[in-house]
Amino acid sequence: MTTHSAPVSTTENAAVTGSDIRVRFCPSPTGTPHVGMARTALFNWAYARHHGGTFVFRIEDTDAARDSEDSYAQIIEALQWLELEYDEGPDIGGPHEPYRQSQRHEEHRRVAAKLLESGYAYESFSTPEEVEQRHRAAGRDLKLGYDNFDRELTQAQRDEFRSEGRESVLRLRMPDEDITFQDLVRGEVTFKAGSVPDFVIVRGNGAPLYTLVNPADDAAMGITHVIRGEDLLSSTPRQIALYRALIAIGEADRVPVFGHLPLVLGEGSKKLSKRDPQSNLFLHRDRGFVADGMINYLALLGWSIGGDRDVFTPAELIAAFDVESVNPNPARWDQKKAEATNAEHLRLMDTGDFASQLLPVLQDARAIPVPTAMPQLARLAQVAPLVQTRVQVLAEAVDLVSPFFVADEELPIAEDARKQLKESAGQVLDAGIQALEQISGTVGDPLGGGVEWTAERIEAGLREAIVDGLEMKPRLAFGPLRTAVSGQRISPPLFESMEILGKDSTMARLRRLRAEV
RNA sequence: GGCCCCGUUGUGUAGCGGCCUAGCACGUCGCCCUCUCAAGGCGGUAGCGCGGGUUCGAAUCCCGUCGGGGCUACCA
Repeated sequence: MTTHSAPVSTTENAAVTGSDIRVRFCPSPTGTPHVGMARTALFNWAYARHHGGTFVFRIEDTDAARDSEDSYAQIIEALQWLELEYDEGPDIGGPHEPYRQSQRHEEHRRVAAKLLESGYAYESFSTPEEVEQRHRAAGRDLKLGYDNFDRELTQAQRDEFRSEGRESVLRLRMPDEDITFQDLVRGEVTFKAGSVPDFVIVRGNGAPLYTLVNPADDAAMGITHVIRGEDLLSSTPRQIALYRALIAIGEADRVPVFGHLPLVLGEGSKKLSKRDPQSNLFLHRDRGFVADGMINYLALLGWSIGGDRDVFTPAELIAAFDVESVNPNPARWDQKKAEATNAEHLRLMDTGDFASQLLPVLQDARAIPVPTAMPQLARLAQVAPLVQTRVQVLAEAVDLVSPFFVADEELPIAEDARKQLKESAGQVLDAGIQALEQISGTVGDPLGGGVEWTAERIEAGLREAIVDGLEMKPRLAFGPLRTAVSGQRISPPLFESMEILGKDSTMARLRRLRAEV
C-alpha cells in the first residue's frame, strides 16, 4: 500500500460558466425550516437562474438519529412556498438519482474502499481517550484533536488491533501543505499546513460521514459551485483535500468553486439558533409574509441590488444577482425591516391578488365564514383595498376585516373602544342616525339615476350634521360612529366601511350602540 | 488555546484612492396631510472600532491592535 498525500493541482477548477454551472442545495432534514437555510437555497437558486445553470436539490439524511421524514416534507413545502424551483431533486428525479443521500450508501462505500486501497485514507484504531493520553504524555494541548497516530501503522499492528476486537474508522490523510482557495465572497483563503488533522470519513460501524458523502455526492452530481453558509468555511480545506484524492482515483473531475455566505445572526450577535422563533420560516409565513416579501428580505441578508433601492421582485433579483457581490459581513435578522419589506410587497400586489392571499388567512382565523360563498368573496374584494396599505403582514388584517363578516347583533365591541367613548357619544350617534336616515339605502333606480348610499354622500351628510351641526371636531365626531360600525378604535376608513356594509347594517349597528350608551 | 472569517449610524447596506460636507432603506423623533390607523410628503437623529504607516490626498491600500463571530465530533 502506498502512503502518499493528495496531489496539488493549480488548474483543478478551471472556470465553469453559464449553463454549465451546477449548484446545489443540500439540507439535512432535521427540524423545521430555518430562515438561514432558506437564504442559502435562495442564493443558490438565484445564482443558477442568473447564469442559466442547473439547481440541484439533494437531501443529506446521513444522520439517522436526527433526520425525519416530517422535516423532509417541510423543506419541500418551504421551497414550494418560495417558488424556488429546482431542476433535479428527490421528488422529481434527474440524471444523478437518487437524490437522497441515505439511498447512496452503496456508492459511498465503494468510494471509501477505493480511497483506502489507494492510500489516501487509512484505518485508524485510536480511541479519543488514547489520543488525549498521548497529548498529555507529550505535554501538548488537549484541544489539538486527532494526532494522526495511525497514519504509519504497519500491517502487523493493524492485524493485532483487529484481533483484539477493535473497530477502526477510516481517516483521510491530510496533505502536508497549505491549502488555498479563492472564495467567491471572501477572496483568497488559506489554511496553514498541519492545522487540520486527518479526519474521519467512515464510522467504525461502516456508516459514511458527511465529510465523505458531501463531496463525494457533489462530485458524482457534477456540482461546479458550492454556495453555503460560513459555518462550513472551516471544513473546506478537508473537502478540498478529499476532492483532490477523488480526482486522483478517478471519482471526481474537479474541485468545485466555493462561496461562503455570511451567517444570519439573531438579536445581539449570536447565530440565529433553531430555538429562536424568528428563525422559523413557517412562523413568518403563517403570520402573513408573502413569498416575494420573504425572498426580498432574505436576499437583503448579505446582498444588495443597488445603493438607492431595496425593494425588488424575484425576477429582478435573478437579473441582478451574483454571489461575487455578496457581502461577507454577518447579517442580523431584523424583524421590523423584514415586515416593512413584506408590507412593500403587499402594497405592490394588485388588489385581486391581495384579496386572494388574504382569504386563507381570514379563513384560518375564522374571520370569514368557511366555506366562503360568493357574496362574501365579493365583499372581501371591496374591503381588501381598504386594508392593503394598513398591514405589514396578512394576519394583521384579521381585526380590520372581521367586522365586515359578522352579524350586526354579534359584532363585538372592544373594551378599549367602549372606554374611549365620551359623554357626547349618545348625541353624536343620534345625529348620525338622523342624518343617515335621509340617504336612500337602495341601489338607486335601474335606469341609472344613481346610487345614494355612497361614501361620499355619507361623509357629506355626517359632516353637516355632526361637525357643522354639533360643532364638533371631526376627530371626536366620528369616534363613536367608528366604534358602532367596527366595534373598534381603529378601523378601515369609516365612510367607505359604511358604504360596503350597506344602510341596513350600518343603521342597525348605530342603533345598537346608541341603545347601550 | 488553535485555525479561519468579519469590522461604515441602532439594523441591513452603498462606497473599490480625490465625485464623501459619507448616499439609500428600516427604526426612531418631529412636521404636513387626515374620520381612527396606515399609506404618502417633508425634515431631524445617528456611522467609517482604534493606532500607526503608504500617498499631494484614505472609509477605501498595508501593518498592528482591539472587538465580534465560526469551526475545533465516529453531527451536518
